Parts: sequence; structure tokens; C-alpha cells
Amino acid sequence: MIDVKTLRENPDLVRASQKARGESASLVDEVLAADEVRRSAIVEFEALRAEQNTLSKSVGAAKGDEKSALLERAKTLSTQVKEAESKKSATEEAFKKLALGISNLVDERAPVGGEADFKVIEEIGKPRNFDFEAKDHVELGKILGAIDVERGAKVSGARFYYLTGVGALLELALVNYAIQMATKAGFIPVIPPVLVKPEAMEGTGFLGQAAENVFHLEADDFYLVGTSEVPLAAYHMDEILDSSKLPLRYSGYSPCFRREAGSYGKDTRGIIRVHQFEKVEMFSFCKPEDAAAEHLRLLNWEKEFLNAMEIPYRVIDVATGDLGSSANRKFDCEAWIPTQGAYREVTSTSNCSDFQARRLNIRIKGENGTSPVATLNGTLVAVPRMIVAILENHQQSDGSVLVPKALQPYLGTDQFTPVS
RNA sequence: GGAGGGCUCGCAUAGUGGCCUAGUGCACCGGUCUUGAAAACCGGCAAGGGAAACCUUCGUGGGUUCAAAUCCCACGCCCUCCGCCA
Repeated sequence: MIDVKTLRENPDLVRASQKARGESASLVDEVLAADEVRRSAIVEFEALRAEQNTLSKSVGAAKGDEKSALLERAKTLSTQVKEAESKKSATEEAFKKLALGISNLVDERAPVGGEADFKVIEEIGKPRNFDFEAKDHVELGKILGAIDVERGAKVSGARFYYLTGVGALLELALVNYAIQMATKAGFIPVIPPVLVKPEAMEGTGFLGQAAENVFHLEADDFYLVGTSEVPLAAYHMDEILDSSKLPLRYSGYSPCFRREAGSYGKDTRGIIRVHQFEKVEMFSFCKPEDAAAEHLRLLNWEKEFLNAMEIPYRVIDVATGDLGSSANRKFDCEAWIPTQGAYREVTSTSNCSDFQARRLNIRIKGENGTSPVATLNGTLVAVPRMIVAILENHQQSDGSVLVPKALQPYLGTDQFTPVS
């Protein structure tokens, strides 16, 4: 949630941010109006309540006629208080509903524009020149006995898959390598719940613009998380953190579930876009003034991982119109996918500043009271897309695939060979 | 799923309708004393809104009442036991 003080004192800043995102700037004025109404309702209620409190006290002390007179007055006051209270909560709710619709203030350094207006920050590694016809990951997966999309579709439908044999082993190797790397860097490994309550989903900002991509279990009112960012962010919900212990870094390993609504026809082949996958996610709680630096650290760990996979990739600064509602800035790492002749997003890191924390009520105790903490997240490895990148980039003409050095200790081999 | 016990400001506890706008102990912070420390003593010490007065919060949500931590109803979570179960 946006800071109400910023909104009141500097509405132009918020309007500009909304505009840069391609979202409603007039919402700012609606929220300000609702805030006025809310504040006057609070003042009215509190005045009546204070009067009731003092009157109530005198009732206890009074006797006889005096008492019945006071009681008379107290009764009418009581109904007034009740009315004022329900008016107050109604206006507060209306305000909150509107205020939640405003996205985080974009970082002024983020490139302004739509999805295509990203800025390339750097390109690392060079796409290989193949002296044979490169096979795509579906074909390689079949040859190696690693990926079975046909049976995935038979059992669960489109966008589901089985990882088998070396495919399954590769997932375990990637996860182990990622967790070990994160642990070395000081992250606390976490295996979180993946069914969460509406508050957790709402607090992390996934029930807004991203709501249609979230699986919901109606019978029990649970949500299936699309990323462990959700349970990791909500881990400290309603808590006050010790600022001397920051940054607090967690690496979550969990399945991720995505409905992929509105992506019909996109990436229908293979395992680039699927409903269920495993991911190791970095999550950091830090002081707001350290957030930008922490963001770069998360990006560096992502780069370190991709470097270890020996995959050519580029880093982009995502444009304002393509940021999630909680993020003020986002960097994507895009791996080169030979058979598509394109860079495709494999990992992504977002700086959510104090936006999520305000919704989730996570604070730091400081000199001048408490204030919201900053939260950041970044992908260390999203398994299927990394498998795609590894298989396609490291394939040989005979369909075998060289295993990156970093993964060899986890797999006990330096290459995957076709199964007969 | 069934039976019982519990949920109060970091922790532990007091509190069965108005001197509870919540007491006490521990922990913590500051001070006095001390060569230094400990002890002792003094003061501070939940959160949110507000310039302040003040208001809100005793698991959550309703209700009764002029007035609710306290009475009633529902729900949540934790603990113990029973049943089922990876």
C-alpha cells in the first residue's frame, strides 16, 4: 500500500507514477477524497466516544434522580456513538479499498514505457554458433528421456509435464546447487507452505492485477501460491523486526502454481510456460534506505547462478508499464534460447520498497517509533526455464547435452546421453 | 471428526460489569552509587491514529449494557486425550 502521507503531501508524484505505469492517475484524487471523508468521520466518532466515556464514569458515581437523568442522556449518546462508529468503519473500508488500488511509486531510474521499452543493461556470454540444426528442448527432452509433455497433457492437461530420468535428476541438482549457493551467501533456507490464506495473498499484492493468474481453492478459501515470495513475505506479517538484524535473507524452495490466464497460444510448446514448477527464490527484508543496494546484490546472485550454468544471457531494466504493482523497479535476466533466436526471461528481481510491508504490517523499530521495512525478491532458479536453457545451449549434434561444471558434482556426470 | 483446557502490552502472570484510560515480576533502556562491575535505589518501557486533548486495541467477529478484559453467541489458533492417516 502507498504511504498515505506521501499521497496527501505529494499527490503529483503519485499521479506521475500511476501515469508512467499506464494506470489511473485520477484514482489518486478518489483516494484523497475518500481520505477526507474518513478523517472527518474519525474525528466525529472520537468526540462522541470521549463524551460517552466521561459520562459513563459519572453514571457509576451518581445516585437517585441525578442518576436516572444521566442515564437518559447516556442512552441517547450511546445510539449516537454506534451510528458514528459504523459510519467511521464504512468510510475506512471505502478508503482502504481505493488506496489498495494504487501501485507502488516507480523508481525514477526505471525506463518509462510499455513492455517493449525495457533497457538492456548488459549482455553476458555469446550465443553459440551451431554447425548443425539445433533441436528444441522438447525434442532433446524426449531423446534424453528427461521431459514427457505428452503424458503430462494426458494426466493433467496442457501446460503440465513429467520430468523423468535425467530431467528429474537435473531439477534436484539445480535446486541443490541454488540452495547451497544461497546458504553460503547467508540466506536462511526455507521450505514454506504453498497454500495460503487470503490475507497473505492480498498483502503481497497478488489479488490485484495478477488475480486472474492465481489458483483458488474455493471450498477452503486457500490460494495456491505462484511463488514462494508470498509465504516468505508473509512470514513476518504483523511483526516488528529488530533493525540490527537486517538484512534478513531467506531462500525459499517451493512449487509454484500459475493459471496462465490470458496467455492462450503463447509458448504452448514445451515447458517454458507451465501451470506448476519448482523455484528457489531469494527474499530479503532490509532498511528502506538500503533497498536499492540490496536489489543490486540480488541481481548479482542471479547473474552468478547463470554464469555457473554457462549460459549466454542479458540483463534488462524492465519498463514502468511492465512492473508488478508492488515493485518500484525490476531487473530481468533473459537467457538465450537458440531455437527461438531470442532472449527469454529466466529470472527476475523486484524492489518492493516498503509497499508490501505496509500491507503486511511488517515494521522496524527505530529512533522515531516504528516504520515499514523494505522487501525485495529475486529468482535464483526457476527450474523448467533453466532446464530449457541448459538443454538447448549445451546440446551436441548427436542429441547429447554437456553438463555445466557447477552441476557435475550433483549429477555425477559431465553429459547426458540419448536413451535408446 | 469427537472430548477437555487455554489465548491479557517481549516473556511470565493478576484481573468475574464502572478507582483497569489494565497491576505485578522478569527482561530491556537511562540515571544515582562504585576505581570498574554486580547489587541496591530512582525513572522509563506495547502498538496505531492525532500538534495536543483524546481515541482505538486484552485471539477475531458479532451481541447484551449508560458502561465489557470481565456476561452471551460464533469462529480462529495453541495444548492434552480419542478416532483416522503420509
